[in-house]
Amino acid sequence: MKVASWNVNSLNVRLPHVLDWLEAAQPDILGLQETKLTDEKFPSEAIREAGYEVAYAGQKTYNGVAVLARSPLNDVMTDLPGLEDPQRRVLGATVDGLRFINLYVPNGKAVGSDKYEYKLGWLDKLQAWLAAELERHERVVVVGDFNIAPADADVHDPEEWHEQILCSTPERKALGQILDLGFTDSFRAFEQPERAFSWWDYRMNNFKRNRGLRIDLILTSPAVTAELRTSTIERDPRTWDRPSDHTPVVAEFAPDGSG
DNA sequence: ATGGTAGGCCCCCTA
Repeated sequence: MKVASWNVNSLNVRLPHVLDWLEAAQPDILGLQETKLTDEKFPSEAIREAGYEVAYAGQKTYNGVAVLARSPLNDVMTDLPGLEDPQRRVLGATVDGLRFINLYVPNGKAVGSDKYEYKLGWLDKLQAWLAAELERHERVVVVGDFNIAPADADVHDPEEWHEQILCSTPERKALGQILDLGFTDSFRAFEQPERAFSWWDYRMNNFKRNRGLRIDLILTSPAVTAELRTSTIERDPRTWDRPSDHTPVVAEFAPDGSG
């Protein structure tokens, strides 16, 4: 099974990229973030024509998440338990017996800001919910734009980003507490090239200079981790015309002796 | 330390 995550920064603008990439990469499940579309404007027809079922939770202008899958999506949920929040950042669904959770973690703006406090509170609620999900499901995959670079190896210039937003110790601790539930950062389960990133700011030619961060992650529960075959960053779509500032991340897994 | 680019919306907000 091949799963993926992509912050598209407006599905309205990026739908052609998504359709092209689905055709080329053939993922079984894809989580999208920052669709920036209300549900009535979601392009479900085009996605179904591409051969995917879809569930979505959107709002006007900001945020918005969707999950595309080859197989039906069941037990869809779109809210973190214990958090009253109009921001559409979560979509969990069960697909072929796999619990697939797609996240758009708050950005946080700047360390110490109101948005930063919201981010840390959100991550706290997320951790509690993921603990409960692990009790209900053996096979869990959590994907998304985490807006946290797990370690300095995931940052183009750790000095420049030291204790800055996306890299601060409290954010990394919050992610660490999620990993401590038993999840694996699938990318780090394999040998990887250095300076491998999933997001590059549009400004200052950051992509050309590979000044990026790895903030888009695929976390696997132990049963899935045991079956992991690959976990990669698909750099190509970031080179396309009018790209998202993020590029897709992918993981593949299969039981021994199959696939 | 600052600002730059992109997207959406209504000229400013978020990232």
